[in-house]
Amino acid sequence: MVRLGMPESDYPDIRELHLFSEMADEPFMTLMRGAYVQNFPPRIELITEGDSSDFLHIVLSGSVDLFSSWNGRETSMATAWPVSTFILAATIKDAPYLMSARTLEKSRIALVPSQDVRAVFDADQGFARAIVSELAQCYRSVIKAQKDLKLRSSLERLANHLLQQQKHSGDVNEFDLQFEKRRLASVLGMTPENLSRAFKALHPYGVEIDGSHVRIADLGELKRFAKPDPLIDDPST
Amino acid sequence: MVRLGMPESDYPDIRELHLFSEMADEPFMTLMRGAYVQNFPPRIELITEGDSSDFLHIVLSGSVDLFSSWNGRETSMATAWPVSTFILAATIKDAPYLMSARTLEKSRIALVPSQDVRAVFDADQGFARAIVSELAQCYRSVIKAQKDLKLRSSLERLANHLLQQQKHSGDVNEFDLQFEKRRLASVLGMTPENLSRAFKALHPYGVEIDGSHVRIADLGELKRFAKPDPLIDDPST
DNA sequence: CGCTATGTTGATCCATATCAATAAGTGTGG
DNA sequence: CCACACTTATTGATATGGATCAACATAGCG
Repeated sequence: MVRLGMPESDYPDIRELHLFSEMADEPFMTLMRGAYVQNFPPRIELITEGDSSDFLHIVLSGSVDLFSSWNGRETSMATAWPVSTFILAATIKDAPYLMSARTLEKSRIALVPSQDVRAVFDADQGFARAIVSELAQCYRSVIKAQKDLKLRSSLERLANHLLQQQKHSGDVNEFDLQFEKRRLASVLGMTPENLSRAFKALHPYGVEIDGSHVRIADLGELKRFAKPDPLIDDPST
Repeated sequence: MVRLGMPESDYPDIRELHLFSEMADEPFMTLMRGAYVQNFPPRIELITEGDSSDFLHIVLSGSVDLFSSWNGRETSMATAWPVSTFILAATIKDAPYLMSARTLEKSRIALVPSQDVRAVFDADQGFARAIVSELAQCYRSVIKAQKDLKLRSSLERLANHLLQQQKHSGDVNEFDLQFEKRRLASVLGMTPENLSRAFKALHPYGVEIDGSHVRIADLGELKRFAKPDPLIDDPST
């Protein structure tokens, strides 16, 4: 785990991020000069819920699990992929993290001091607009997740998740799960045992599983069962 | 239901809203001049999920149920009280509403054209900061709700809800439920029947119910069961 | 005052969790 | 490269939280 000021070679990647692409050069450089980049091995806890939010985190490569605990139980809330930020809301409100974060694999993470983010927000209109847009996007994602949880059974959630993955994989009829099944179960709000059975229960709708490989034999049939809804399942809207 | 430009007598109330208190006078007046105020009877559907977001809504009096539907099922997602906004994220992203809204009682609602909100966001830094703060707050609320749903049983959710209400009522040991039980059940993600039984199941922990009146005989005992957590139950953090 | 929606209670069913045993990977050190 | 340990995945048996269905009580409300 190496800690150092951000190498300038990372600037272009970050600059392309929706969050930073519309801002002026000077405030961008202010942010970058205060930032760090770190390389983390898998399964390292980056932040712990309840801690104060000193840095905005940006996933440059790898992936990060956002999870929460209560009373000895734990659940996966979301996954952060490159190139995106996490714990933006805590940074902005200068409030404690509501979720913990751990690397899922070897990951490269940029850390931007929260106070710099707040200061540059006031100084650069393009950045302000991007922050608000990103935050609104995050909000809408959680609302969709909550609808998914409250309105659907676990089998329906799995079916719709598979449809999302299928679309994400370029509308082919075979693809690999991007999560460990154990985590997928947690994300979908069920136990690993129940996930195993849910996969079998989707067999009549043309879903075949081999390890982490998924084949959807009859997309129409699966859709008929899953009843996907853009207001729950579309990542973009 | 009367529709008219906003009477100037409403300006001070709205001006005090966190969202509008830090902005300059001129952009505030721009927003107000384009705004409408309407009085609605109870149980009127104000917006329907999927519709495009033409107005930012502000509850001036009464209360509004935010709910969602899928495949014939329906669930209450949140309640908007005076004085607060709703569907801010949709307004900002210029995206379709993810939730529907209906008045719970006779309510007075201000409607500010979404395009004015977006325009003034760019023009006034105080407003921009307030928007981002409000949005971050909304995001954190949903995250807390999702943790509540995924980490707790319905009985634990009810117990913690009662503790919140008790605190909200000024730390007295008796208070009235602010929701219809039917809605409370939906908010907590359970059926009305199950809620009835859950109240009884909390009796051993010192909870007594008479209609919508709640008495908490032993706060310590209830807390011992509910294990409230500021990162889930504190509305402020 | 009666109609209609809400709330309660009981009986039953079903989805999902839990517990337990086994199998299959996956990574590590000899 | 293999043996071992450890984690993950599967499967079966069982328990339980919560939903559903039905009957009845109750409370608002026109």
